[in-house]
Amino acid sequence: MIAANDGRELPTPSALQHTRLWISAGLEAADHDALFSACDDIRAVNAGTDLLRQRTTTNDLYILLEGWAARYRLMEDGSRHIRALALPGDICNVDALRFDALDYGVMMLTSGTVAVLPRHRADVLLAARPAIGYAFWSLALAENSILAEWSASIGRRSAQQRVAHFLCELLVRLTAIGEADGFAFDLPLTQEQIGDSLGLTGVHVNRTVNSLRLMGLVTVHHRRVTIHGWSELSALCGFRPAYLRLETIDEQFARTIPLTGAYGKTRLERAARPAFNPSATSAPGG
Amino acid sequence: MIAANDGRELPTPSALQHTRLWISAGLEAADHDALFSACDDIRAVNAGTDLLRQRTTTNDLYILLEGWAARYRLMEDGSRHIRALALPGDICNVDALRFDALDYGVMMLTSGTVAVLPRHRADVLLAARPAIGYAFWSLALAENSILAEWSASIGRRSAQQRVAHFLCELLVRLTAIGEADGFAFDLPLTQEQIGDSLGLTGVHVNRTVNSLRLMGLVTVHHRRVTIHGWSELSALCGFRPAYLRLETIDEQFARTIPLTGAYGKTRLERAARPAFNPSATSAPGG
DNA sequence: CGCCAGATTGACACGGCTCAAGCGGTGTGG
DNA sequence: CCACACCGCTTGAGCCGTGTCAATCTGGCG
Repeated sequence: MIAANDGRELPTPSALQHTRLWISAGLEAADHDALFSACDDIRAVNAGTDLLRQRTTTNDLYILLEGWAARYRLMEDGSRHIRALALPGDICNVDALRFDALDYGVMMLTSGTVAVLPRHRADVLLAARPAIGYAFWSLALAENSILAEWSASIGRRSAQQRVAHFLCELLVRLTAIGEADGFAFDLPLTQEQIGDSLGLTGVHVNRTVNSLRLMGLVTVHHRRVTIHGWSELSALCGFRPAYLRLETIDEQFARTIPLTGAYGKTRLERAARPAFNPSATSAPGG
Repeated sequence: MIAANDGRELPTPSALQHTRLWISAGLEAADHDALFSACDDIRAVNAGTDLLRQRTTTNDLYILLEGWAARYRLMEDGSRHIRALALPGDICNVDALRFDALDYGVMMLTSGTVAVLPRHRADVLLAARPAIGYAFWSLALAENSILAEWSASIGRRSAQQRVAHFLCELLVRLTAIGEADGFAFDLPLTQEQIGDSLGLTGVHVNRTVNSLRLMGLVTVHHRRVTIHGWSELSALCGFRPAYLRLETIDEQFARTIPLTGAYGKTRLERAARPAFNPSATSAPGG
């Protein structure tokens, strides 16, 4: 971190250079300075802190620089759903670019650092520096894609597949930002929080992780995950990382994780279930 | 529809003036002309047509002018998940603004009309006409919000609540674009497709709809839904329309649907389950 | 040492799935 | 105008994956 002219600590460009925010748009040092100069505040936050509360309003974007955050929704019956995990370089609430009413909350899962960017300054910034606009909107769309995959996972995969897919996703995302250690990484969520992310109960997450362990695919100890059978694990859940929209940094981890191993392995094509719409194989334009 | 100078049929501004695309940004006639002049094609499509296929690539945005479309994902085991329904004024694949690889497909559920906008022209258009940029990105964020609500619904609500919530959402969205008839609307999905949207099987959707009918809340006949007990139905599933991000056109349907009736009714606050993070009630910054 | 959050395990209940049969409406061809 | 086929809706029986509830265990921390 370096000091801004008003005394605030600014992150160095190198601190973010491996994050999605940076790499997706090829931001330069000038963009970096413009972005963080526009921020109201760059602050350290403790684990457990609520950055934003559901059913409040905000005009600030929270850019996560260090640590993990969860976007969550409290349901009417008191249960909880975690709709997204934010890692360094993600924006906790991109939709603040347009909407101020929050139908979700954001909490820190670990201690970390966030930059707070007021919307009115964000608007100016995105107009003045197209690369930043490009990066922000790319983030929004990538998040959309991840959300959609989670939704499909919850709706159509078994508990075992969901957990496996969750772990595969995190390994790839963490590798992309340089926070994985080979096939191992720290996962700072309780089993109940994992369950809230996957539409399961904490108890069932426990049993499911145990079943993956018995298969020799994964071990978890003290919130540290190690994947022993990457190709089996990714094949088990049909993990295909395209939805993460990390193509721009593919090279960086393609050397580390044999991603291609998961491609094309899992098309089981149940004969009993016909293709989506077999009668409409003609080109659009009917 | 009116004819463009190259003979293509262009939609009249009035045909779209009630859609989200238009109202969210207050587009003007000049924006309208610029948008549709930039389109490669405006074409009629039949029900069942696949506009886009999963695992292909495209550089075109499909703007839905008339009819319903579904964004869907085929899973590895042959099952299907419908991740979003597009109604007139929605964009079938906003993420084509950045990404060309499709991890989903888009199919028409009814016959309709789509405008095809190549990305390179979209880029120019969004830069040249900020109101259109504003509208497109608002659509992307609103879609994100809806997706998140679906995801929470699938993960944390019962089948009955999911179906109820689905019907509530559609009534509000259709009312907003003038396609509902009081508390009745046409729902051009098979029960299996509804199940694919909600993470259920078609068979169970059938039983669930039947249970709502027995409660006197809903009737369905020949793909036409009538909601008889709006306040009970919306309270049953905790429906709160904020996530639809329709605030700019709230007035239009607040007169028709007593939306406020659903607010605050369903906070059951299970005593057995404490608040998300009771220990962290301090303001961010800790 | 005592406390507490989280992980683990067991017993049991139940919601939603599977498989299967029958029904009804609609379109098509004779 | 009828016969037939097809697709989607409806209903039943039985199963199984996941939830619920509760007890116990573990490790970290004051």
